[in-house]
Amino acid sequence: MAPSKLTQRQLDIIDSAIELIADSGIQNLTIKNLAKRVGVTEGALYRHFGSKREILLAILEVFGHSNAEVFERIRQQEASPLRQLERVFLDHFRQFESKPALAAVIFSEEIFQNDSVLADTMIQVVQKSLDEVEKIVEAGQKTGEIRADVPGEQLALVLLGSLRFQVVQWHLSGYNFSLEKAGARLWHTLRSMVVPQESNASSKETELEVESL
Amino acid sequence: MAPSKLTQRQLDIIDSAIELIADSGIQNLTIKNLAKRVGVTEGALYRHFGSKREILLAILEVFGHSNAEVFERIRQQEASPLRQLERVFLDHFRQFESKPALAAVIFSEEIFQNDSVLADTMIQVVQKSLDEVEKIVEAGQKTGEIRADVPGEQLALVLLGSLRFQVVQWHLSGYNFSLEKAGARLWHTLRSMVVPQESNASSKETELEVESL
Amino acid sequence: MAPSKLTQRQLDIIDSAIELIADSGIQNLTIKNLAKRVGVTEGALYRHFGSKREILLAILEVFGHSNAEVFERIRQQEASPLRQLERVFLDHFRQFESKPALAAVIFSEEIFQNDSVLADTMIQVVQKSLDEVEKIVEAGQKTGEIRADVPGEQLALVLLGSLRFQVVQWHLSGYNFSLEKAGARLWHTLRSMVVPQESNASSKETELEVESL
Amino acid sequence: MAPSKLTQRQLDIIDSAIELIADSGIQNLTIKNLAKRVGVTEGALYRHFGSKREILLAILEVFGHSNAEVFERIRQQEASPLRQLERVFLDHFRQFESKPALAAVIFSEEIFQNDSVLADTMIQVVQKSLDEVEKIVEAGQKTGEIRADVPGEQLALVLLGSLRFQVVQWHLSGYNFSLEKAGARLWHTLRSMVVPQESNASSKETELEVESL
DNA sequence: AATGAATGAGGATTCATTCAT
DNA sequence: TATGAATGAATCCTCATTCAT
Repeated sequence: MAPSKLTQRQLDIIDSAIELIADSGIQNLTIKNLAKRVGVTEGALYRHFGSKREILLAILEVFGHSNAEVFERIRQQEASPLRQLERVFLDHFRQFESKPALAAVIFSEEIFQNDSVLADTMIQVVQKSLDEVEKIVEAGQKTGEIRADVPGEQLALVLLGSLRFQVVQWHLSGYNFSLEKAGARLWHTLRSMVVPQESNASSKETELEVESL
Repeated sequence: MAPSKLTQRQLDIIDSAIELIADSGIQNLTIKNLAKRVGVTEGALYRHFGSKREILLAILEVFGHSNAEVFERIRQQEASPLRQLERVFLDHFRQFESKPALAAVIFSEEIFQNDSVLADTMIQVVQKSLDEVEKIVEAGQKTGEIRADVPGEQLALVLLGSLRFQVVQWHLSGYNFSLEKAGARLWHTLRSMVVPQESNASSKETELEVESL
Repeated sequence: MAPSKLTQRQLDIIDSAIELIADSGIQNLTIKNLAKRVGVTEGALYRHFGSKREILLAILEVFGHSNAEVFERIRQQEASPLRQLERVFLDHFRQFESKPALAAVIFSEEIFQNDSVLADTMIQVVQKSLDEVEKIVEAGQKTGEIRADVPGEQLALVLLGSLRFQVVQWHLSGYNFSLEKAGARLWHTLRSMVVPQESNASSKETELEVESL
Repeated sequence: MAPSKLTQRQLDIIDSAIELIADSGIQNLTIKNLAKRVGVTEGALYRHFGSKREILLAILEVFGHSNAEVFERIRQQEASPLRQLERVFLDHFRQFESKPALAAVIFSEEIFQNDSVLADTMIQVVQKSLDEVEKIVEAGQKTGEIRADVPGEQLALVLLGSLRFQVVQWHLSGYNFSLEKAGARLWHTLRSMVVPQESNASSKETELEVESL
């Protein structure tokens, strides 16, 4: 998952690949289709990637990297854990909305099963996100912003699970609603669920505004 | 999704198909592999299903049916909404644990994208579960067992999203932990999140025991 | 080509087979389709015919028989050769129009190539018609009704070739014109071409009426 | 039917395809057989044609083109309509004799039925020839070289019908006689049938010689 | 870097035929 | 007589990959 240096051509190819996945699923990510989309011959792709597997791996890396970026950006803002969590949510949704293709990778988990390296990479990507969320949650639990009666790891699971399911719904619907809006609503719900019980009653002051990009 | 009458042979084939998916993903669900597993020739399968598509459709029906059964069973028990919700969770997990193959279908969502009928069926299956959960949640909100400060539909999303993600984790891990135990823990977490805030403090008396089948 | 005794069931099958050919070409004459049309199982067909080849052979026999009938009927009417020729034409067209399926056999010549027995049978059927026409023509040449400056065998070729081509046209058009009418016109043309030259000028008296059945 | 530009490889493939048809009928024109004959893998063919259908279409185009060429060549020679007609006949026969494979396409009409585009193309090819012959005939009727007591369209039907039937006979016989010779004889017959009646008596001077290539 | 042609394996599906019941 | 299930070979077509140019 180390962001191996990729040439511009390689990035082009991965972009096209992700688009292809978004358009019609990973089943349509064939070398032929990919070459057509990139605008080169099939053989040409093999100048840039040793195999289709490597392309898939690169996609996964891009996906993981893009995920990691969200967390990185947030860590740099000195905000309260709860606000950080909010950002994680809203940024993820914003990112998916602006690049639906990336969301499609979530659906492609299955394809990565066959190959153990791919599978491991996929697991790591998911685990990385879980860990990041868990860290923020636990920080919030320490500050008292987040309920502490439940293990942070569990909260992370609930949060990410909800996020992913919302994205799945959006994808299955054919992108026919605003993911950002739905995401904001979902966060609103989750916020009141992860916050300590007392704080919900008088949450007016801590209410976080949902910004539109 | 109506449980069309299937012959024994058709059931055999679907069972084998689901096993195959569980073993190595839907990508490995080829007619050849399926025939081999069933123990017949490829051509023989076509006496029982008109096409691979029909087999996939049947799998989806079985999956939906199996999901629906969980809800049906629960509706028949006269239990409080919260207890019903618990059962939904635990039964789903138990079902997946006892038949991991079925869990794999969740990962195969992608395959169903290409065909609009399959995609619709898949969406319906998911939506059906969401609706069922939402109904229970709203009943609970009326009785006061479940927090009413959040739309039932949102709670359903969180609940099912968490459930699905847990199953995904289990699957990605290679089934190397007990889904039922993890599911019980997850339910414990979710329970305290969906319950009205006051009731968490003194929840001892309403604590539901997790039964192992 | 001897009209082997066929059971009723065999006749049913052949009828269905010919219909199938008419509907969608001999390529669609598969055992499966045929069985479906007859209303039995595929296996059942093998009670009545040893193989598909035998069915094809029987079709050819029926076709030849039906052709022969036309000639037989005509031979029994004591008419002048020219009138007989006319009857050959009009009866053939009428027969095809009333059973377009039979016409389709002409297009299936190709299928019979692969098998030498089938090919021979086909050749015989065609040759039989040619011979019959030739005989009539030669009779007409003797009586002076038909031009004698051209070998009868050649006239037969021209006559049958025209007939067949007209049927082909009709078939290719999707049967969208009246074969009988077109046939009558064609005969009118051919008549004036095969008649001795002098007789065309004052042909009023020998003009044959085209009867509609 | 426009002579789309074909690569050399495509022409090779079509040639092989036509040969295959000539050898053993269109039923034997399978991708596997074709690939074998061309000397490549089955898959390789798909780099040159998108589908078997396209190959069939190309064959039809070649056939139509080859037919059209005959007429084109003739139109450029400033000859009398009757002579032109003669050339149409003799050239067609010569062409078929020198490339029997092409003649086999006539037998394959049936295969083209299933696909409406193919069927239409086939019809057009046939119609084109009919039209061309008709045009020549009508020109001859104007000059008085050809009998005018019969519609040109009917004469065209008789002429082409005879031609085709002769080719069929030749094909069915296993090419065991000289098509050119038989064709010349047939033309001789047809000539005296399409010529005005008086001119047959003293036709010595207009007698056209049959050239052997 | 890129092309264009090819390969070999495998994809779903259809075929005529067989056979136990 | 007929069924229903099965077979084995063949159908067209697609795949990832290779390689000479």
